[in-house]
Order: sequence, then structure tokens, then C-alpha cells
Amino acid sequence: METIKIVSWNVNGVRAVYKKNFMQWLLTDQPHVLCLQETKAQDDQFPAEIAQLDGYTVYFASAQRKGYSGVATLSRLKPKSSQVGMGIEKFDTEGRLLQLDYGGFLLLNIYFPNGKQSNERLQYKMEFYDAFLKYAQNLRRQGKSLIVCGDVNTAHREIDLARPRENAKTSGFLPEERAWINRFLSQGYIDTFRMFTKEGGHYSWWDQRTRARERDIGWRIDYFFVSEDLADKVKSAFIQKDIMG
DNA sequence: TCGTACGTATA
DNA sequence: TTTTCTGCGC
DNA sequence: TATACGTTCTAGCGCAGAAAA
Repeated sequence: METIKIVSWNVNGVRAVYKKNFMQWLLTDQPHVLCLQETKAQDDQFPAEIAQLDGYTVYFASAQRKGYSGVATLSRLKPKSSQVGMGIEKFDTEGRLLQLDYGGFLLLNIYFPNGKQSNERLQYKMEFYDAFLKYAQNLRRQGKSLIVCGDVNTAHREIDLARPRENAKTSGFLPEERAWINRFLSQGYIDTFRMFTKEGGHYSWWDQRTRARERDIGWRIDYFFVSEDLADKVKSAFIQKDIMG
């Protein structure tokens, strides 16, 4: 069976990366499937060159609010079906989940809420986490195999961020957020990056305020999870840290 | 994130 | 019509 | 008093929408 390359990228504005080097990157990297988060665009606001890209079909899950959140999946493989959201209105209106059914597996492109803004948003994030776990487990009970990728907005363990002690009380590394990842994994999912890389020092997000990227003071908050039945089918998992979003 | 200022706790 | 400003979220 | 510790503050980008040019 041939190898499929799936890439996840929080672009922080699809129109902004389009003006930079998005197209060159895409034509060079040529993933079979590309999962984008934080597109910050309605379906009809996507650059036409992306929306009508030769060889790819583009699926959207945009937020109601303009310029906010939103995920999209570009696919060279034809899925059997697609679905936006979990069927829960308070979560689905923020454009955070897009599901493609490829028969052998479901691909869930997901952008979990950021909890840094306020207690209300942290609570919303935790509710989203719980709702998603229930949703995923329901799919598992239906016999589905899952690939879950995207921006989880939480570093799992101390080796997943450069400053664990300093951030023990910061959303993104709170005990309850980390505990949810533990609970999720314990229900039969694999953090694929950790299948191949055991040591720390590998990050996917860096604070802009202090130009932390230059010094590699970062967090690993973007993941590829698979349901454990797919584990032996995963060939590799890595972070392209030199690509700027 | 980092360094700092400031308040509070501890000996 | 284009540029500049303010506000929001991250 | 002297020291330790915990809390606080805080940039710049991408976008929307209104105002100004």
C-alpha cells in the first residue's frame, strides 16, 4: 500500500500566507492532504488560486465571525464524504472541526480553542475538549479509525515546552489541560510524533512578543494523533519548523 | 518570554 | 477608490 | 532586617469595519 503524506499547518490567515510563500511551498511539498487551521476567511474569501488548485479539492469549515478561526482541508485524494463540526452549535459556529471520510480512516482537521484570553474561554476550551473526546469515542464505537491533526493549544508534558515550570499556571500547560491529553491518549490514541522522537526540544509554536522563535523557546502544541489500530501504519511524523506561518 | 518592581511570607 | 485608524483575538 | 517567593506587566500580526484622504 502506498504512503500518504498528510500535513497540518496553522497558517494564521490564509490570505496572508498566500501573499508570502504558500504556493511555492505547496508545489514543492506536494502533500496528498493539507489541513489548515486559523484560515481567518469565509469560504468565498479564499484566494481563488488555492480554492481552484489543480489536482486538489478544498473543503471548508469557516467560522461565523469574519476574520476569525476557521479550518480548511485540501485533498488530492477523493473522500467518500465530508462533514463540518461535531453537531454541537456552540462549537460548530467557530469553524474548528472538518472531517473527511476516506473509507479506511476518518481525517479530523481540528483547531482547539485558545484559553489564554479569559476564564470563560478556558472553560469553553475544556468543554470543547470533553465534547470532542465523546465525539471521537462515538466514532470509534462505530468502528471508525481516526487520524486527528491540528492545533491542540496545549503542550502535553514537560519536554513539550521550553519553560515548563514558568508556565504551570498558564493556559496551554495547565494541569487540567494536560490531564485531558492524558485522558484522550489513555482511551486509545497515539501521539505519532512521540513514536519517532523521544527527546524534548521540538516545538511548533513560539511567542512573538519576545521573538522566542529566534532562540527556540517554544511549545509543541500541534499534533497528529491516530487511533491505536492505525499505529503500525504510520511511517513517520515530523515538524517543519523552518516554514513560517 | 523575560526581566523587573512590588507585595507578602519566612526566619 | 485607496489609505489610515481603531478594535479584537491570539 | 534580610532573603525568598509569587504576582504583574507586556508585542506585533492578521483581520474587520469605519473614517479619512
